[in-house]
Amino acid sequence: MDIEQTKIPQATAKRLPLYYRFLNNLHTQGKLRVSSKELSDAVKVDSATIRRDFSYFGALGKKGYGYNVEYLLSFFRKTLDQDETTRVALIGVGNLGTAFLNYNFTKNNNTKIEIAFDANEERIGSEVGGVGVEHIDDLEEKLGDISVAILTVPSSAAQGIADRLVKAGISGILNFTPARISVPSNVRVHHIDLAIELQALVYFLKHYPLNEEEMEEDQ
Amino acid sequence: MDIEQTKIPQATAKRLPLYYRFLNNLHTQGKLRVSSKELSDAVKVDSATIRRDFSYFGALGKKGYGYNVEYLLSFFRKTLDQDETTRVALIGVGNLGTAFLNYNFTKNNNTKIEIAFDANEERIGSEVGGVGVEHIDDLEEKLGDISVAILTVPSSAAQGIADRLVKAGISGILNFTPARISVPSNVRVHHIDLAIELQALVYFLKHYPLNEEEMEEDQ
DNA sequence: CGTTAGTCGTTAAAGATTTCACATACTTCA
DNA sequence: TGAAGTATGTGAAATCTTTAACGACTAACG
Repeated sequence: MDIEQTKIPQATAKRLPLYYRFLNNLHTQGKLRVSSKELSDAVKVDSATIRRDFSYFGALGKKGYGYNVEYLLSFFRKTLDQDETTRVALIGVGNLGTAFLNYNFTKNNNTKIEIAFDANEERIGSEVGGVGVEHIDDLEEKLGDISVAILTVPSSAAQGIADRLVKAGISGILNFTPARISVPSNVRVHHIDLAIELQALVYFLKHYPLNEEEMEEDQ
Repeated sequence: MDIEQTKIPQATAKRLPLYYRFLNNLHTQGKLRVSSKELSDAVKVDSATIRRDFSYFGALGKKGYGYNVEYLLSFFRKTLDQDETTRVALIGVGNLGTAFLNYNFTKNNNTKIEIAFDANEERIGSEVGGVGVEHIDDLEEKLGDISVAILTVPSSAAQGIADRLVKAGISGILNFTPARISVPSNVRVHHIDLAIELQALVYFLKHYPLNEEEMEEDQ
């Protein structure tokens, strides 16, 4: 498995899950074929960009026809490893953590939150969104071989927890705290900073007025 | 006010709130000066990129010295319009919406959620995180001149609500639903798609292994 | 079967962003 | 005051990403 070694550009890689989801939608709706133009309208990505993205994986479509939804979907399912579920841990069962636990990722997705940790005694032992909550003290013991963690703790605790996650063998962290955590270079961290996203939107509104001609999409 | 018309690159603009927050931290800690290298360690952005970013606003630092924290902070405060608070509405008081309402944006930030809307009768009239919850039916009536909305409704409702927000005169939407909403070209939408972020992280972990030499940061 | 309309895959160009590397100028300290 | 050390601001190069444009091929239909 894997002569797919002509490294896909990062920008493309980030769009793959988006494509996958919409292909799923189309498939559910019973659509058999789709053009880059149609897909473009749905996901708000330029159609040339979509064709270019797909082309990194070879010739997936047919000229004059478009793409076969079923085929494309099954191709991306393999590419995105949708067949095997990735097990995820969530640290910090506050408001945001709870939101994640109640969000049914597994539905369109290869990821499943299997365990949650919190420091608040009152939450330990309970279930939130069907996921058991363990005490943070038991992190190392109960993490097992889970390799991805969602970090939704107070930012003051972020670096400390991250260090423990790294020691426990985590490979990737989705960090929702405002803290920019430091990790060894073999661990990948993606930051999603909600306050910053909001501020950035406000900044763009003030300083990058959209006129009638422009049509902008986000990050 | 605004001869700052040499358009700042978007990539730079997105980092400004991040810089601002860390400068605030430094200032609180009583630091008087900071170098691009130090800032780089803190925010995980290459120091040359930081210097380049700052340079778009003119010469803010001093050679051989670095940047004066106080000065830089007050400069960015003006640039990011931190003096005037931007009023924000939140639509959809579910788990994620509640998380936002309990998140104290105003603290380091020029934004304040002033009103929330929901369709669930049980929530109407209550306060969440100090913000009153109104019925979604009263959206147009009670939105007033608020120009930014956070959308945390079920994705099936996203487009419909977005249409109403646009009609009510909104300028920007921070969309947390998986739906890619369509809006007129004079309305700005930023999408934050939590499931996709998680999937993308998983994809990067499998296909872009970090070795000892590389050090990656996300956007 | 031939013609028209449609759509891909790709080359090439343009645009955006990051990074290198260094001249320049400030700071510090003896 | 002068020498050594530091860190900026930026020109130039490198890298990454998007977009335009079009040749080649397919589908569909009369």
